[in-house]
Amino acid sequence: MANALEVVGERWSLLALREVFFGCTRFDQIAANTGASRDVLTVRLKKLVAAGVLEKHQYSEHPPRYEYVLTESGRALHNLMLMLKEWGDEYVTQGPLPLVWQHSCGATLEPRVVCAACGEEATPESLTRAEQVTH
Amino acid sequence: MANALEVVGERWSLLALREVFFGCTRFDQIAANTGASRDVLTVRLKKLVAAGVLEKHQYSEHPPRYEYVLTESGRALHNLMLMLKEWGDEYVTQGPLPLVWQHSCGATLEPRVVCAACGEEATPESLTRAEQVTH
DNA sequence: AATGTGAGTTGGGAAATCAAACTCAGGAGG
DNA sequence: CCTCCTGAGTTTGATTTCCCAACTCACATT
Repeated sequence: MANALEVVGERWSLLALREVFFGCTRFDQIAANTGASRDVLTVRLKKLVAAGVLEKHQYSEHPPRYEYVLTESGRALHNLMLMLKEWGDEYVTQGPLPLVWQHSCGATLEPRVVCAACGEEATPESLTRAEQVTH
Repeated sequence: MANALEVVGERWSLLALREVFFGCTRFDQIAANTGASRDVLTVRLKKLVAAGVLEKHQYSEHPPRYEYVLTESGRALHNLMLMLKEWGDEYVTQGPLPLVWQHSCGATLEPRVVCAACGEEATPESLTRAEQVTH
C-alpha cells in the first residue's frame, strides 16, 4: 500500500488519471476538469510518466501537441478507482451521484471484490497471512 | 472519487487506517508504524473521526487511554485497500512482497473486481454510463 | 523521588500548494 | 504582414502544509 501511495497517493494524481480514463488526455483538459493548478499538474504528470503509469505521446508535430495515454500499469488502476468511487458514493457523496456505471450485463454496476480462485468475496475475516512468496 | 479523496486522500490517512485494520489502534503505534509525524497524525485522525470513518474510544479511565476503532464506513474501505495493495504489489513493489493474503478457500488471494449482479469482471470496456439514479 | 508511558501540543524552518500572469511555438483571420 | 488565439507548460510571490524535535500532562511503576 505504501509503495502504491508513493506513486498515486499525492493530491491530483488519481483525479488526473480519472480524466485520462475518460478520454481527456490533454493538459488543459485535465487541468480544467480536476481543478489542479497547472504547475502542480505538470509535476504530477511527469511523475506518473516516470513511474510508467502514463506515456506522453506527441500526436501532432506542427504544431507540437501532446496527449497522455495509459500504460498497462495505468489501466490496471481501474479497479482501484472503481473502489474509490464506490466508497465515496456509499459513504461520502450526498444527493444524486454524478455518475453511475452500467455493466455489460445490463445491471447498474455494484462492484464486489472476490477471490479469483474461488469467486467468494474477500472480506477482512476471510483473509489470513500467508507465508512469504517471491514476486 | 473526488469526494472519497477529500476524506481519505491526504497523506497518511490510508496508512493510518491500514494500521487500525491490523489491530494497531493506539496513537503511538500508528505513528510508529506509518512514519507519520505526530502533529499531522493528530489532524488526520481527528478528520477521520469527524468524517465517521473512525471512532475514538476510551478503553481505560485511570490512566486515560484511547483507541481508534473502525465504523462501518471505515470497514468498507477494506476493498479499496485491497486494490491499492494489489496494484502496488503488481506494478511498484520490487522483490518479495511484505505481506501476502491467503483467502479462506486456501488460495493466495488474487483480488478481482466483479459486477455483483452477474459475477463477470468489471473491466473498463464492460462499463457504460447509466442514467442518473437518486441515491 | 525519579523514571516511564500514552497521547497528544508547540515552535520554527523547509517544502509543497495556490492562483494568476507570463512564455513560447505555432496556427488562423484579416 | 500584423494581430489574436491555442496548447502546454513556467515563473512568481503569497499562503498552507509538513516535518522534526522538544515539551506537556496525567497517571503508573520502581
